[in-house]
Amino acid sequence: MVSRRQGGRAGSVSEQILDGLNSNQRDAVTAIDGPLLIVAGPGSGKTRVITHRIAYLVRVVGITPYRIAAVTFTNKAAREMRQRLFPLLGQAAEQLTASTFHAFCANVLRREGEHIGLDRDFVIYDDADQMALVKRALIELELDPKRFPPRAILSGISSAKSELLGSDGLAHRSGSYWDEIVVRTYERYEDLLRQCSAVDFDDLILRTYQLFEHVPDVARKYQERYVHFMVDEFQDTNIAQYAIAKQLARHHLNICVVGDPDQSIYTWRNADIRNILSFQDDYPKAKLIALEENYRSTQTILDAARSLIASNTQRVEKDLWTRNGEGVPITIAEGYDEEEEAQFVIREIQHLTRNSEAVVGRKPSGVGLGDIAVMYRVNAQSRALEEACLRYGVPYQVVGGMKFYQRQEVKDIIAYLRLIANPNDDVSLNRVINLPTRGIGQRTLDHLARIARDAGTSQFAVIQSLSGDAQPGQAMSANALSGESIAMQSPAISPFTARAKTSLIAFGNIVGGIAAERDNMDLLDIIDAVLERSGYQRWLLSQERGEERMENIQEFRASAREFLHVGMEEALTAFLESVSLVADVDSMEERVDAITLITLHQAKGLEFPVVFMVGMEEGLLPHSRSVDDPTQLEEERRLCYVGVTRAKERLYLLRAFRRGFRGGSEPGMPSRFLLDIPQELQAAPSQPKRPGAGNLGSTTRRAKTSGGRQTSLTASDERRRESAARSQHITPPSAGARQSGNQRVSGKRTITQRSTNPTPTRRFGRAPSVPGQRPIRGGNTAPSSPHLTTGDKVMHKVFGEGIVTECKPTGNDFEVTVAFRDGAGIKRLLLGMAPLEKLD
DNA sequence: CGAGAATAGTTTTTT
DNA sequence: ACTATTCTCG
Repeated sequence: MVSRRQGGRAGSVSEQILDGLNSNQRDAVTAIDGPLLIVAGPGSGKTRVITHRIAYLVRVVGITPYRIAAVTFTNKAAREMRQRLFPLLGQAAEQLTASTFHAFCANVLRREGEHIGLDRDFVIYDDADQMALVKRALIELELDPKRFPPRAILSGISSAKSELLGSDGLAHRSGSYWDEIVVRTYERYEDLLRQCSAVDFDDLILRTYQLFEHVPDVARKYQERYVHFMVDEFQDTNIAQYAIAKQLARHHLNICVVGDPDQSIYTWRNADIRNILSFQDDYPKAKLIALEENYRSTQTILDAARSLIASNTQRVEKDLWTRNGEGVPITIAEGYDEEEEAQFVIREIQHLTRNSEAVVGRKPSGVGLGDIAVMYRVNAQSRALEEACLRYGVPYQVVGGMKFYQRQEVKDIIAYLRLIANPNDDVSLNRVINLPTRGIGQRTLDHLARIARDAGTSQFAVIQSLSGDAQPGQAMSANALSGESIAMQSPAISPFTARAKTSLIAFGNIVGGIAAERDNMDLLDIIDAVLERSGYQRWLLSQERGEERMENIQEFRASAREFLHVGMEEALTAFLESVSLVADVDSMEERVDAITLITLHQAKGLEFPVVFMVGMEEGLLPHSRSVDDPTQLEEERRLCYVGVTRAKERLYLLRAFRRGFRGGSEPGMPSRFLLDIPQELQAAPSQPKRPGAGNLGSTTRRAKTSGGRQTSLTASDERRRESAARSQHITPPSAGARQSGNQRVSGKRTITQRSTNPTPTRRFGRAPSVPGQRPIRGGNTAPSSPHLTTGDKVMHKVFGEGIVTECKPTGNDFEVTVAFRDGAGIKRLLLGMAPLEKLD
């Protein structure tokens, strides 16, 4: 499009900002007055629109970035937004409020929380801390945690909070016995939180809402400040978050929300798609703009995505299209098990990156490792992939998984730090009070808890009071103890044994001592003092893999450096807060030299030229916990849709015939979602006649042609056996790189190594002399089954005569490997299902 | 009280 | 398989 000068400086700036945007995108950028709802399909340039919109507001409309807030769902998105604004706004971009809802609220509460009785030094409790508190609440209420699983109670509390319901609110709304229990626990849980000067994740939102509601002056301050308020990933907001957005937009009414209902994958975390509908009710004059042109994917991928999502009934119609070319077909394949599935991935990657023809591709690809992602439903699936990567020398990075800050040793140190910052934090206290062991056992702890509860103080305050003379406050920050109640309780404190008492006092002195000197120490000093004086370091080093775990702590310590420039007063608090609010995905680096292993959830918002989706099986995707509920099933489908739409050029949908599960291994059926991928978009099996081809999309294909989708879902055992048999011939990749370049690409603390000991796979270790060769599965002689054993001659209804070469128990069945005569080849069969007869 | 063994429950996704 | 809690013994 030829740009036409409108004359004047503003015009040219405006043109510059609007340049290269399509007409809907332009509308979205320039519709700056009043509420606006942007429905943005995947790859529709959403982020571009948001950043350009902000640039437009600043440079054309003349609004200072200080008066604009953009709330996102992840820290990464926030950072990215700011980064992309730099070229457009320069240094001014820093004035912009761009953060997650949680970080934004934490900020507000840190500043204004005292208006609603929040302690200045409040800590933010994560999931594990919350659980600890719920458990304690249950104990105090004498409720059986077996009958009332803390997890379930907590989720009840959490969902109440995300709908702005306090315990009283919840009490009004519900009636069942279960609800009654939740309400009672909720009440006690809140007491405990208050006692600990802590807030949980949901509180960040809820209490900010309450603050704005109850303290109009504060609300007004923010309402007036933010002339424009934008919410990204609107489909992921919960009721409470949306309520805050509304509060903040009350004055200027310039609220712009961007989302895609089809990518709503967080309803389990109380995200509520109804917000999108409510928006139009709440702001009847809201403009609606849909971004439907996709700039990311090939036509083929987009067609697949569209067919997939079309099966959902609960959706807002939206039609994606692209000018991109047709591209290459989608590959659907099956491996025998997750190991083979992973091998398939590796082999394909080797083909692609070798810049030669891919198995199904037509043109040289020029794909780099950084262009490739393997996506899965659950983190556990990464293991097989990691092992394959290690074995065949493919560098990889795992996003998420066991998070750095969740590692035990790191959490321990964090707990010490928290306790120093906030002595009311009973949860942290309980975590470290006997770590390393100081002779403080369960009895003592019970006692301590009881006394603290009766006295209405923190446990730390009780400990402090034990050393009679070292009493009020000089050691601790002011809120540590409310002196009198302890004084009154003093007589009752005695039942501690002399030994326990000594230990408690010793512990109190360690923590109290550091807290007292806090002002003279920087963050690193504090951490060192903890490691040293608590004896933690010495203890850890004496433990199993202590060195390694100590390294994690050193890494954690190093991450504290960022906060050294902050004043000593706030450094600790600021550091702890960032630890609570920053997730690992946020700092995922884009690497060009490694493939990315990532869950489907975490992949939202990303894109890769090549995407492998593994585990396309019933029970995994859709997940078994979702199959009974149509609503949840639709969410699973959206999750699948998110995965598919991450791919720019190549998409692989893989599954395994059987998959390891909690030790055992079970056969699975192809995901129903595969049936939604039209056949004409799929790659034809490359060499249909020979079994080595490795493309097993044929199972579904055949299923599809031979009858309706339901029939194919219940694909007969026969068919599954066939495909299993065929897939075993997937030729293993050559272990090209082998050892070299085979390191985990951890580097950053945030890129998680799954297991703390990066031992190579067992198989690899056992046969180091032939690293390239994959040892034959179960080479040892298997135990004999009820009626078949190695060497037996058998007859199969379809495959004919053969000889049993292996027979091993799997779960409650036996897996028999049979070498058939007459070209049927070697097949693995399940004894219980296969029509096998023993001959002779 | 503490350490190791036995046992139960668990994991879908995470700001 | 893996962890977290409970049990048992020294």
